[in-house]
Amino acid sequence: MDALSSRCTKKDANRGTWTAEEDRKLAQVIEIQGPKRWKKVAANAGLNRCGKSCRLRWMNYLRPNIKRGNISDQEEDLILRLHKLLGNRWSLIAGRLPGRTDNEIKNYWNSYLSKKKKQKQRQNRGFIVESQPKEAKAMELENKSEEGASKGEENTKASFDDGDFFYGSSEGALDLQWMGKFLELEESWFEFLYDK
DNA sequence: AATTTGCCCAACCGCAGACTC
DNA sequence: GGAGTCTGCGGTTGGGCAAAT
Repeated sequence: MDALSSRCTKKDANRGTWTAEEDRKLAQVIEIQGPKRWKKVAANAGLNRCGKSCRLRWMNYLRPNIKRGNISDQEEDLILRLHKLLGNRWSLIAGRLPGRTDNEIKNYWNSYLSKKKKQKQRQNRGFIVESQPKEAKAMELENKSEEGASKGEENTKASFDDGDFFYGSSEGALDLQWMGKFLELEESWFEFLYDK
C-alpha cells in the first residue's frame, strides 16, 4: 500500500485547533451529505483541511449526543473493568459508554494511569525499604503485569486474544476459584460487550 | 510578578483492513 | 485479481492552562 495514502498530503492544509466557523461549515455539509466520503466533505465545506481531520473533528466533537465533562464514578468503574478485559481497544470500550469517544477514554486512561503509576512508585519506595525482599518482588511483578495491560503491549490486539485478563491475575490458571468466577462472568460480559 | 512544572485534551501520524474501480 | 483510495484505530505530540516555586 502507498505509505502516503493515509497522510494528509494537502500542502497548505490548515492544522491545529478548529475555529467555530470551520465547525459550522463542516456540520452544514455533513447534514446534507452525511458523515462519509470525508475528502468530499472537506472539499464541499470549502475547508482547507484534509478529510481525515474532518472525520476526527466530527467523531470527537461535533457528532450529536457527545457527552462532555467529567467521567462519573460509574463510568470510571466500567472503563477499568472493560480495559482489564479488552486491553487498549478504546473504540470498543467507548462503544459501551454512550456519548464518550475513544479519544476521550484514551486520554482519560493515560492520565489516570500516570497518576496511578506515580502513586505506586511512591508506595513502592517506602514499601521496599521496609518490607521483606520476597514481598518487594511480588509488588514488582504486579506492577509489570499491570504495565502490560496498560501500555498497549506492543500488539494491542493480542492483548485480548492472548488472554490479558488471565495475565492480569498474578496467580494465573491455578487460582481455580477465581477462574470459576471468571467463567461465570465471561459469557454475560461478552454478550454485554458485543451485543450492540 | 515571573518562571517552571505538570496535567489535560485536541489534533496529528502511521498503520492495517475494507472498499472501489 | 490487483492497485489505488478511504476509513478506523491506537499511539503520540504539543499547546494551553493552572498550580507550584
